[in-house]
Amino acid sequence: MKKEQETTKGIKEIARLAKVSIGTVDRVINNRTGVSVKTKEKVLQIIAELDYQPNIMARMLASKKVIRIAALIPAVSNETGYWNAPLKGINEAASEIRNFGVSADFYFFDQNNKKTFRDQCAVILDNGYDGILLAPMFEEEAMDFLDNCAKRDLPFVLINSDLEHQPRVAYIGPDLFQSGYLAGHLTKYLVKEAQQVLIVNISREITFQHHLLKKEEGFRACLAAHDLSIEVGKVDINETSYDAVQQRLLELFDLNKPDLVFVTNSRVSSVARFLQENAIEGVQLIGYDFLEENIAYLKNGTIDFLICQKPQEQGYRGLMSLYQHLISAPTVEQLQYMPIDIITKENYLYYRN
Amino acid sequence: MKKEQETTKGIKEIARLAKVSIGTVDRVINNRTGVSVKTKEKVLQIIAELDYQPNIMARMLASKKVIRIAALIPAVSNETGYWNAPLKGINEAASEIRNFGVSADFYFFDQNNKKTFRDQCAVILDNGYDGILLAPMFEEEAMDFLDNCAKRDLPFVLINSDLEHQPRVAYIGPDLFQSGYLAGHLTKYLVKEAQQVLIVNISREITFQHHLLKKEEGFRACLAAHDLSIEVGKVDINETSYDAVQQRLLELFDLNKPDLVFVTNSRVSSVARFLQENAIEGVQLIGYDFLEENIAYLKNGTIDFLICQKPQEQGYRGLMSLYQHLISAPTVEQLQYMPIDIITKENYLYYRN
DNA sequence: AATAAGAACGTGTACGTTAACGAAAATCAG
DNA sequence: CTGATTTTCGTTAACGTACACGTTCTTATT
Repeated sequence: MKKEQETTKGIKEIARLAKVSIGTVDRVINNRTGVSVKTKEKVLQIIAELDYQPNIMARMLASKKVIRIAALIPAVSNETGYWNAPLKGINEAASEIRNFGVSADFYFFDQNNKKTFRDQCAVILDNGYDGILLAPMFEEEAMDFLDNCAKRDLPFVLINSDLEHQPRVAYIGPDLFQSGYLAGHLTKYLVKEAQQVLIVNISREITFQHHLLKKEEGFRACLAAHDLSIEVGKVDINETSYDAVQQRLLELFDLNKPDLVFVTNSRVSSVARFLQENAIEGVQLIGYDFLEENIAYLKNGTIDFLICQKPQEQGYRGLMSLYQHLISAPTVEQLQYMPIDIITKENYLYYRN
Repeated sequence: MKKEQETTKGIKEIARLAKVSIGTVDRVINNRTGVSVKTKEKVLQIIAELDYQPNIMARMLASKKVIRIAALIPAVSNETGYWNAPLKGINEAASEIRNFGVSADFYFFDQNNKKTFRDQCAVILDNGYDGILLAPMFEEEAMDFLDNCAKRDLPFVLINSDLEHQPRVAYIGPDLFQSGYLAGHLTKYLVKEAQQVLIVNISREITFQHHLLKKEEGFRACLAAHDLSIEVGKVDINETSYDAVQQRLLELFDLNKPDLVFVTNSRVSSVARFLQENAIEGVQLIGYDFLEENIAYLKNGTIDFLICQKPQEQGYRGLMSLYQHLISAPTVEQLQYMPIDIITKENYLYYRN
């Protein structure tokens, strides 16, 4: 439609109009020192008038430095393969933008060991990155780290779980409350009135509770909102080994067998194994994440529903958002909630993380 | 890990090693004329040895020409808003790569009018684009068009439905057979033995049959594979207006009321309306696409399942794949099947196209 | 053998930006 | 008011590639 700007707008066009040199224009654009307030204002005005957008390609070419991004996520443990998916997503994004002067380094920490997290944080801060992609599993430690980042003007993107009051560039991941709410929704679908429901949190570090609690909240909120007379119990299991889970559940089930169990994370396979090995029937099971071990139980009917939130896409979008921000693209959506997918026996074959 | 190549590999490093000028290297890289076989081979060898990757940013900068892409998709009609989603996806991708010297123009055709399709094709061919993004709804016409593209070395990407024997850069969209197969899967879940199932194809142009038939095939294949004694009927409705649909269905239902209806495209809302207005109960309904009109019926229980395949992502990835190809990025996945999502009353709130 | 024609190759400038280097102007100390 | 700083600004060489133009070299024609 429009045919204006034949005079190839750019830094030198700005210079011409402002009657200064391109050097000066460059200084105000990258707000470096050494330009008087008066001329700075003048240049800024011209820039605004022209709606000037810097040519990113020329920029990358000239400043031969590459953008360095550090990704800090949990290591793929033998306990759960969950983090394979985000890892893959980040890698995919990284290879797509490698040509554009971006390099991404991975740092892994042990989900059961805060110290590894802290150590990696220190290393990252020492290594002079331009941006951070982070899964803030340990809330307190993450806050510390992010404070440090903020002090150094280091932009960061959060994935998988959010820290709402941090000045993050973006959060990409589940809306935990809604996710639990949906589980509640499904529960209403599966249980009748006056039946019993058990919420199970399995996690070593109490800090996880932040993550799990939000889901629990949503779950309870949904059930409460429709005031069915459903009894809701709850158990926290601080040991992730199967034996520990089994023992704890045996005690509980002896006292009182629930009609439905809601496991607030991907450890649902432990509960499934428990149900299967002890030949407990008539207990419905809802849990999280598209993992091999979970799918097996979904297939044989022990698990009824898995809730999944595109872990791979979280990684992909996480890195991409950070990149977009770093090249000062106009805007990055600050809150990118992933869809809440329901996986069942019927459609798991067609799901893609 | 590696610390080699401090000598900034690039066109001039190649020139140095091959003892020629950068001009010559440039000629062989862009295989222009004017270089002897002997030196060409020598240069190519050096290029291979260095594993030289051209600097895309420098390339775009130097050749100030922008990559021009034409997208040809159906217009958003008042009959169905489906194509809003791919359109949005394409736009999203376009704005992400606008900074990198890419411009995308849209061309729309009327789904009920082959001529509009042909006309737009002609216009596109005349306008000298560098790549085409196409929804090949009209099989025959699309083939013609794509033959012409191939003749001009115009790369193209197909979305939404595939033409398998065309030399497309990529296809991004549903695996239609699998999609129908899943519908069959769900059907088995919903109907009992000896019940009746009706397949409904609603579409004006017979050429669509290509698209719809594949789904039907998959559907039948699934039912056949598990030899339940389910009776499968079928009806083709060539008129998309509600009145036409109603009339045809009335006739059919008078003779024989099916227990489940499978509509092979997004027109499922017409059938839902029919069922509702005529107060027909006990008929399950499966159809396609996350559209407002469909969701309404999903919500009130008239439609049981909607199958959806990320139309927006199809657009996004379609444009991105084409772009990646045009800047001669290493590889583009040639077949990108979208996941087959199942939307129900329980999770539609959380679905994202 | 002289010349034209064309193939093969080199040179130089441009793309829009960054950043280092100085020159000019303004400010300050005495 | 002079000299020394400091602030402000202009100039210029890159970055890696594309492309127009010029030059040299080869071959064919007369």
